Amino acid sequence: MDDMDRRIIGLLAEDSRRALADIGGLVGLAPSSVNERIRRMVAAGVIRRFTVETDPSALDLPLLVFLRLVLRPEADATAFRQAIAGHPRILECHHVTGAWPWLIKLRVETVAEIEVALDQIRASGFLGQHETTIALSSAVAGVFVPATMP
Amino acid sequence: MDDMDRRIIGLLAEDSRRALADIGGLVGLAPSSVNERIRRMVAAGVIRRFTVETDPSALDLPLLVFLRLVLRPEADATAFRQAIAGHPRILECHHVTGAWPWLIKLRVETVAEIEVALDQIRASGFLGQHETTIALSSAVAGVFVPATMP
DNA sequence: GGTGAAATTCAGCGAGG
DNA sequence: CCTCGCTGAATTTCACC
Repeated sequence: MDDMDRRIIGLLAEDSRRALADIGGLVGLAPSSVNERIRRMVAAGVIRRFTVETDPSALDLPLLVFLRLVLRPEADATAFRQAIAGHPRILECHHVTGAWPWLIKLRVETVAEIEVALDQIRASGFLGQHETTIALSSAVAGVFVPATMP
Repeated sequence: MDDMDRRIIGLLAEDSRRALADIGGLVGLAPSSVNERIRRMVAAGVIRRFTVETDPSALDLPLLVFLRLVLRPEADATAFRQAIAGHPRILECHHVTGAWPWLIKLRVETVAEIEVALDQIRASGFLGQHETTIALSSAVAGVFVPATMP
């Protein structure tokens, strides 16, 4: 991971379909060297996958929602993690500092779906107090990659 | 945007370097038809870009931080949006419902950098009360795409 | 919209410097 | 790490359905 690798990653982040010769021309390397660096970064796990950024609204997920919640005292955090893993609407779920130990980021189509998601989380039996926040607009929107179907 | 488009996007999200012939074989279309659909989705803005998901720790950004803040009463929200747009560490910034109208997601290398980012936001003159939350671990990590250099 | 075939471009590989 | 050549495979375009 030297500076050359970082420049290559920056270019791939902009457009991962760019030809190796183009990238090489921009960073000052031969195409084969660029290819080898990319291959190494994929093997090392620095690059996890080549993917697409999409418009969430075009995929019928216009609503961005954050849930902050506490688990019930008897809940097992490991079981909770497994219960929410793979949920198609949950983009992120972090264990965080502060009074609300869990922060979940969702994308849904309608407000009704927020309640559906909450009920699904509740169904795991771990849900304690919770708080729902809806994004009105985004100054920096973040990258949306659609969920991969199972 | 029919169901065929959605399947193609799902496959591209998994691996955007997959050959058109592979995708066509999985969804039941000729490679040229898949190519045409992708071209249309890019033109329509459904697909924003082809990119790479990376390991944030490998890029020296192991710390995930959320800031919740209120602007000073006299602050101009539009100016605030511009002030934080393009900040290399700010992954997301949303105007949200609730007592803390702004939610910012950051990735940084060290805790010291959290303070640096806060000072930079404060420098815009809009910062009122704020609250910092640090992610301890992630049950669903979310997709990290490195910032594109200007 | 979709197809199949042609034309072009690209990735992938090995040898040599 | 670069160049060169090569080969197979992929993208891209086009006329046609």
